[in-house]
Amino acid sequence: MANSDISQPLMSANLSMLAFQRLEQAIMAGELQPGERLSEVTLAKRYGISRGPLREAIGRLEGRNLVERVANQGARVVSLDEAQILNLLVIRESLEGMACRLAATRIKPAELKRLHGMLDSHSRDARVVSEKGYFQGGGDLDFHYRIVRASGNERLIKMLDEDMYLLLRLFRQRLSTAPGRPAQALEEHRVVLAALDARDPDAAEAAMRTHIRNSRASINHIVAVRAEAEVA
Amino acid sequence: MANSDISQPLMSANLSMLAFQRLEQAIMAGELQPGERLSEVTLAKRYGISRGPLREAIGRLEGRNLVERVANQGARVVSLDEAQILNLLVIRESLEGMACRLAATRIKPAELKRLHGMLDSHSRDARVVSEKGYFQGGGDLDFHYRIVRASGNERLIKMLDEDMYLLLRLFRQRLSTAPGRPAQALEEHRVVLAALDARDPDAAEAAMRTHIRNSRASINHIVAVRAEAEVA
DNA sequence: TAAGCGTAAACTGTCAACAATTACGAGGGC
DNA sequence: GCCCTCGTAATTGTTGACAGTTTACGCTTA
Repeated sequence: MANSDISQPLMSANLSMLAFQRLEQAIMAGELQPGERLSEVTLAKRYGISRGPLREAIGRLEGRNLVERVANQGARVVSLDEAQILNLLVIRESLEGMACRLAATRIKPAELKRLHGMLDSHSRDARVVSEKGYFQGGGDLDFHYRIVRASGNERLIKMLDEDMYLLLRLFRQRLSTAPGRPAQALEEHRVVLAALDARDPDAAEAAMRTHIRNSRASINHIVAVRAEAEVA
Repeated sequence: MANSDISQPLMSANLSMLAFQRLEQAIMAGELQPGERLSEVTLAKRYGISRGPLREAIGRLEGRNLVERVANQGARVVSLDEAQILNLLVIRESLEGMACRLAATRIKPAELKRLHGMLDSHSRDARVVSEKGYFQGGGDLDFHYRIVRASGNERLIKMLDEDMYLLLRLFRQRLSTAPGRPAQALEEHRVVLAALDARDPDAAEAAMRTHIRNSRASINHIVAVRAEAEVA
């Protein structure tokens, strides 16, 4: 996954950090499911630490929007409903559009070449051809991740990488793919990359925003259809 | 200030929340200056609580990006350099542009009326006329805050209100105002409001982004001039 | 049988003591 | 005189115990 970077300087040394990483991992792996309660004593016992560092780890997860806490009632893994996911995607359109704009002027030729290679590989990927799993497999987020990195805005990178993508990966099973969407997404990726090739900020932002907006519309459509089915 | 909302249901009940609020207040009031170290024992003694809740409060402040923590070395109030502030303003342009777009279709007539009143009052404000303090006084952020609220995207509101504006207020003394900028800013506000009146999402987003971009350019210019002066 | 009350168990919130790490300063060697 | 080393003090990290709150279960009663 794209996250296997060297950005984190192998930090640990303190138990709360280790617990934080373990918990994040557990949540992302589905070991702790959305809505599930996080019992302090249970988790502390499981990880072999006391409740102090564990509480701190949970607090940090709360800051990352991965858990929600209620006073005297404990913490639960976040469980976003469809409306919240759509809200999230609106923010993503905005932020990634800007990231792509910045990348248009700052991205290095070598990185452009790499993106071309990535899309070529995607087009040969069976998951795209078979119309499923392009998003689930992470190939989509990988492409976005690299462009975001090229924006050079450290805080923007952090917001998208550590908050946005984490939540999207967590709920990607809910972000089911409409038929034909993977192939179209790949095509939209090519438009984005062409704008980056041309070093055109306006076109780059527009292409990225269109891409994400289409993706959101696809999800929105599926949600609407599902809701209608439930009424019937 | 705009933050005196009812969103927080009078929560406290636990000391860590109280400590968090007190610390946030202290930082925003300049009682704890950027870069200053936060000693756990000192603060715990001052607030009459033990280090446990205080540590949690500091952790929460870290999540809000108001303090930075180094392992075994304590927490410090954040101290952003000019580049980081500019990075922040780029993100702000993106997010608020989107918020303004959403507000264009969702804002209620009563709220529009209120914004008109706000700008009229600003135009009579001596601080605008005297070319200083429009930003420092909070009048500028108030206008932005109300539009963001009208976007209806809860997460977007939270990001801007609880993270972005907090940091901008904290560093507003560094965001010095160029001569003539307040009057121009007020004029740009009118353009934004006109777009909202017209219920035109594209124009609304464009106007807001132009406004924030101009504001950023003004700051960037001041920073550049100051840097040049230091070399000489 | 169902609703209401009371008690007990489980959990989160809080604390003070202990351990580990870091920073500072004195002392000695080059 | 400068730099390195070692020891002490201060600070953060961690722990287990205690206090307060919530939840769940069982009992009583209509």
